[in-house]
Amino acid sequence: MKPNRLLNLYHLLLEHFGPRHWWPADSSFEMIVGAILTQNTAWKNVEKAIHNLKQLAPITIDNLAALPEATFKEAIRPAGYYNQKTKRLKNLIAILNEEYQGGLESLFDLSTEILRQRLLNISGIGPETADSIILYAAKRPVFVIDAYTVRSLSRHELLPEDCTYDQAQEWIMDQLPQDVALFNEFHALFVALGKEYCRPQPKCDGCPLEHFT
DNA sequence: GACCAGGCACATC
DNA sequence: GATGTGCATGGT
Repeated sequence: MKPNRLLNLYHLLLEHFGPRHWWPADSSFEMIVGAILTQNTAWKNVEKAIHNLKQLAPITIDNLAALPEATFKEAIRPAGYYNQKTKRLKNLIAILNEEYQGGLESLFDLSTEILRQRLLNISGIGPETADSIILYAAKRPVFVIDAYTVRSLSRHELLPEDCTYDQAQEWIMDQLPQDVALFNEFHALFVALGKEYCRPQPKCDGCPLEHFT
């Protein structure tokens, strides 16, 4: 594949869907909360959970830390897996308070590589959540892979269906300029493509990449 | 009623 | 290292 073919695909998607304006959040910390809440969950349900939290108090580390567990669970209930996600968020907040002076500054001061390692070591944060945080909150050029990305690319025979997260990430990042704005928009466009045209069933119908070669 | 959603941890082989 | 399972609500 020529270096610019993937960029062509990007422009095709951008033209079709327009800018996605990701990530929708009022702060870096709110973005991180959303990243954990949206694990294997429709964003629509996450919006309800975020809304519920905002009714209780502005979404800050201190405010969430102060919320009783039962109250917290009830608020994020619409996002599903609420027991697990409560545990994950409370754990993350505890780590920020105990090891990072209760903020994101010292964490985000780390080099991209160290930052990624630290995030992956936190229980409840896997590769996609870690990379989402690095790209959309810390604003470093790391490409976020998700089920839509792999499904879209494999359906167009650009990647094998069973390729791993790291393989897909390396394949994409090797072909693109390491640019935060580009990675931001491109990932969001893959999600838009996947939602509308690349669902498990029925397969591609009217897909904007139908004639992509 | 089945299937899916902007995953991850953990058990078992 | 690969494969399977639990987690849970809400929309189509």
